[in-house]
Amino acid sequence: MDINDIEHFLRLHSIRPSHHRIRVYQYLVENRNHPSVDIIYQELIRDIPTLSKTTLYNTLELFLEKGVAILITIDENERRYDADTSFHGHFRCNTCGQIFDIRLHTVPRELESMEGFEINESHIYFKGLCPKCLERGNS
Amino acid sequence: MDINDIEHFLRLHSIRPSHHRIRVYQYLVENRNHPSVDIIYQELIRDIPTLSKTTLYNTLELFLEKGVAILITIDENERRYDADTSFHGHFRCNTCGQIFDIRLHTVPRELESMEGFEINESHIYFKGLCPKCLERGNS
DNA sequence: TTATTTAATTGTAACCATTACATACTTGTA
DNA sequence: TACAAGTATGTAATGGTTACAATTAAATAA
Ligand SMILES: [Mn+2]
Ligand SMILES: [Mn+2]
Ligand SMILES: [Zn+2]
Ligand SMILES: [Zn+2]
Repeated sequence: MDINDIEHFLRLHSIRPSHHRIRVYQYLVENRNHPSVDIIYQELIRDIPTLSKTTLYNTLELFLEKGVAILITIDENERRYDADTSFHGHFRCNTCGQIFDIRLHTVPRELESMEGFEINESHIYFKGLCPKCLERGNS
Repeated sequence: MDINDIEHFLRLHSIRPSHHRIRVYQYLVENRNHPSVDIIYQELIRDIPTLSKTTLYNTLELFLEKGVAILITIDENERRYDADTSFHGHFRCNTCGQIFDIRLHTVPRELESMEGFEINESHIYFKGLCPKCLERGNS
């Protein structure tokens, strides 16, 4: 995704495209690894030595509000972010910690027991072992 | 659930039934409100003035290991616990913070895209507004 | 029962992700 | 350029969780 496209995209979602915001969003779209704040920080600080973590928290919170990213709470200890806002599930490997996207074919329509609720977010999380860690464990 | 039943139940899951463990498990089965550590603490401290939070953390961690409770991470800030270990979803109201059980009729079998993964846990979370808060907001 | 061993509990301090806030800097606009 | 509004920064505070050494309780053996 080109810088100008990102700038345009952010403007479309009424986010003023400051340099830092552009870089954070760019990181999120180019790295679909569901990074934590610290991971984003460690990556970006190499290019932007003045970057502050508070800026990251502010920026990511803004992204959530404006709906250009979602928050993933599959990890008990830290928040993770995803620029893919389409409905999909996640799998976390308990050994390597990696988080995988899970394409869901059947959207859960459990509305039978949810009459009267207004649903704004849906999350599906799986936890276990990923293929690589499984293989490594069996050897 | 009777104290003796709880004691027996814990023993069955190779958990030594100390006084505190019994009380914590009893609280979980009698209060299906998915409490945080602090909520359990505030309730139990009234009867057990010497109770320590570290004991709660130790006990709850043990319950998770032994499989008599599950951890719910629907809340970004604190962990919540549930003695109902059967597969079911949860809904959190963004206004009042209450967490509701959602009975799921269709167990997600998304295994098509999950060939080679070993799944140990599945969680389904919804967030939005509960009926009461919706009604209050509309008036 | 008592003595002995083992496990559970406690209190304190440390840890670490997140938040609050005041200051400094940038950007857009006139 | 000057001004106002919006952004970013650094530091300190907050709050849930964890580490750990000391104390107490429970289980077992004598
Ligand atoms: Mn994803
Ligand atoms: Mn539940
Ligand atoms: Zn793995
Ligand atoms: Zn509510």
